[in-house]
Amino acid sequence: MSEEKNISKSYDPKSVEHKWYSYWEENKFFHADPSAPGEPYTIVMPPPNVTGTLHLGHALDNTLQDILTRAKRMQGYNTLWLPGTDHAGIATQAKVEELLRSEGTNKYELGREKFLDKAWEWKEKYGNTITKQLRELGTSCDWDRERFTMDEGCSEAVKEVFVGLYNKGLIYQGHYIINWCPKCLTTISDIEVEHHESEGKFYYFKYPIEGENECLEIATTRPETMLGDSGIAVNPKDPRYSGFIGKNVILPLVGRVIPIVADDYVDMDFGTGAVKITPAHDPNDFEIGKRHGLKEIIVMNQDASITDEYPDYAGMDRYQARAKIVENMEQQGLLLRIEDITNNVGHCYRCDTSVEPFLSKQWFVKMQPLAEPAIDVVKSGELRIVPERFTSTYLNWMENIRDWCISRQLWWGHRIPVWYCDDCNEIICQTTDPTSCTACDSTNLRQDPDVLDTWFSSALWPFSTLGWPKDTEDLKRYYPTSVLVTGRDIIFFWVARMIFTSLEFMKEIPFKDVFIHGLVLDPQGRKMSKSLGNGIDPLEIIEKYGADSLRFMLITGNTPGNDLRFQYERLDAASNFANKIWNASRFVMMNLEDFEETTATQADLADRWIISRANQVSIEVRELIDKYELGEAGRKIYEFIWNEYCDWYIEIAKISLYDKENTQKRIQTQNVLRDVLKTAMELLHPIMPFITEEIWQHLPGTSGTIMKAAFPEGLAEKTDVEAEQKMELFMDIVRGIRNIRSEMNVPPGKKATALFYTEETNKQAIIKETAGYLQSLAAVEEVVILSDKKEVGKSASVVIKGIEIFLPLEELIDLDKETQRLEKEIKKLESEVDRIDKKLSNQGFVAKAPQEVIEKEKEKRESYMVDLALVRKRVESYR
RNA sequence: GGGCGAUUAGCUCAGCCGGGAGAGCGCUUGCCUUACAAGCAAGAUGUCGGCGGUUCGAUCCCGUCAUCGCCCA
Repeated sequence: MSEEKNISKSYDPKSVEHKWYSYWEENKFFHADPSAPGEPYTIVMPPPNVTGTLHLGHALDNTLQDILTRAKRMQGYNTLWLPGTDHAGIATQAKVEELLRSEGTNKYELGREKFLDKAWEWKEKYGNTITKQLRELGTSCDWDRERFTMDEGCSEAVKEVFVGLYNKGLIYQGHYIINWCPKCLTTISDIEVEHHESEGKFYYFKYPIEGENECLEIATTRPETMLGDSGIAVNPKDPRYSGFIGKNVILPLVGRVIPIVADDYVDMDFGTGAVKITPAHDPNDFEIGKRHGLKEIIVMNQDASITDEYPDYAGMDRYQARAKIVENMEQQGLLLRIEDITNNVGHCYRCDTSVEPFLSKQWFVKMQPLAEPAIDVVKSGELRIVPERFTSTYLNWMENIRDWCISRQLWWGHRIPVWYCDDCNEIICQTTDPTSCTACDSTNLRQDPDVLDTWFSSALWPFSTLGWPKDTEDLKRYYPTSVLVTGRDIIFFWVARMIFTSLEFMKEIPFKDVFIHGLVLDPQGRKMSKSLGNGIDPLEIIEKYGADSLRFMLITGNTPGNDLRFQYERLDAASNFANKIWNASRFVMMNLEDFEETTATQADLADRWIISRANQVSIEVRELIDKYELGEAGRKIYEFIWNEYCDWYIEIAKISLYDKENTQKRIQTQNVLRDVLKTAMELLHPIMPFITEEIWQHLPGTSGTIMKAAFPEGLAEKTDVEAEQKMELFMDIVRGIRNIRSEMNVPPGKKATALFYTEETNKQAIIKETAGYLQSLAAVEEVVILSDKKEVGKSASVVIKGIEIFLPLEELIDLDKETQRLEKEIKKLESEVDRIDKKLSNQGFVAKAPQEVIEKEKEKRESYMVDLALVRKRVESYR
């Protein structure tokens, strides 16, 4: 920048961002060294799906992590941000299957081995898309430590954990109703089911009672499951049915004889009060069936078509079968009526197909014993969730947790480390592949065909990525991690599971804080989704606006934990900010050509003020970052740079910069300009890493990278109260004069003499001290401090904190207009005084409010009264 | 049915310990002032969702209702 005379007047992010990222990465500035000093600060990145592409949710999540990481690194912590990707079982397998389809084949033709080869090929080819995209965002993670949930180390960890839990009896295999996705052809866990309301029908059927001429009325939303009915349940307290309990009904269409049982679960007020029970296709029915020993009859295949057991419906899918069954019931006169109903139907979170409850043998994790410690660490505050309100979400879920179904009927994933002996039926669970049966030495062993839920491996992420089960340097140095940053949508999926697995295997919490953020919504406030087609591609945004602007927009747009509406206006604001910084820096650089380092203490009022402000802002930014109030930190820095450094300090600096006579003062100003800009860039660097590096590199007296510069300290004792107070008064005066000029339509080119009258000598001194600034910033020709007000001729006036200011602009003054203006001011002051008078005359206020509040009000009143009297006198003089 | 969040300027949102309501964009007026017109300066704009309560004092704390959104059952 300094070497070029004609630097672009506007900031072009494209020309700087790539350059600096390569520089950082090639120089290993992101790399963490466990042997280096410094208190550790660790973040493990929530691993994005290896098959995915970057979306705005990732952009937000990783921006937040990068801000924390960069800030802590600059603060001297031994900082590790560990990146990686997730193998995303269902999603990846679906993509590979799609590829096979396009090649005219399928996984069954290929076989398991070859399919997996293909999947790995796919992973190698597309798996780094998202990590490349993350680099565009500026993420300072340690790429040398990048991990993958299915790499060797993570796979070791998975086996170790599975076997560990199995041996402790915390993993078991059982026949239960699970959620089956007929499209993905696998089970999914309870939380992978999304419920949405949909329009459905309530069908009322008659089921004939065996040996009698009577029928029971049954209502159901799913007629197709009646093929698997093995009982009817009524509430024991229901008088309508008390006589039927113990009798049987003959299941229509099937002819099966099934019992009528009594069960408290049945809601008497819902439907007819008599419920058909299909234990193999409904979780509640399953429980009732167990209690009454009812048969579990599976009527559907894996793709949710009807099995061959029912020839009239065999091969039909669920919905065809439903229609046909209703039709047949109607033909037999057994359909009573159909009602419209809205019900909650579970859908697969991956493919949105309605989930089919299915009776199946699966692997489960017993949650109760694992949940307890995970509840305790959060309740005790050892592990903190930010914002706090998510604590109750977490606890509520943990306290009502159900066992976790972890087996998946997929090929892509961690194979369950369990073998069955075909000869003696022994079950072998171990971390290494057995060659023979541990019980009978047979070699007829079959490994369980299923793989584990992807989240099972994600649950180990904070320690598996650091080397566990090996006792590595990294694990010792960087575990437990400092904070986990993630979206509120995966608290259950991921956060909760990491907590209990870490407590079980590491005997320690995985992270001290969990920092939860909201979702990024589209400009209309809707969730972005593929089906709506309202997604916004962060890469396009970066291309157009730069990563810095995107980052700034993402973090200043909201408050922690709340959703963020994506808005182009805010993006424009962010990129205007970048441009503002660019131009301020351009100005500074243009005036630092003859820069000389100095520590000479000739700081004048403006110098002292801006240094004090920079110091104060540094204190606040540090505190805000520690409280995870990153947006507030961003806004603070924005205001400081724009409204203080640019609007006031640079404008004042011009006076001494352009005064070639006073070299000492010029050098002093140059030093402050440089120092404060440097501080501002350092404060802003975690949020906007690229532009700050670009500018910082060009400032005289810097070397290396801003990434490793010390984060501005900020010391309370460096606050210069006097300078800040004086500058406040000066700025008020300038605003007052500018206001008069604007309202009187004084042409900008026309300078005026400003006459000041006050009896307070300290204020006179401030006016004298700031006279030079006033001339420049308020377009004042000459500053005159009056000893006697009589000298004032026809002029416009304003009163600022007891100081009367006159602008004798004879030819421009319209007395009527001036009177009006002053009367408006009088009204304003009167209403302020009134408000305070009301307060002060309130006995309760005077008796109970803190003394300092009362004092403050009194002082304010005093000040307003002085101004009011002066303005009034002024108006009178016109009459 | 239970829980959480939101409701503040025309729009999108801030407002940390209860003590005179803010920003960005938009709007009005004047300026191409040698860093920036993506800018500068000056301005206008609010029943802080409704109703109660606590308090000397409530946008802020409590209760309640309404609307919208999310999560869980």
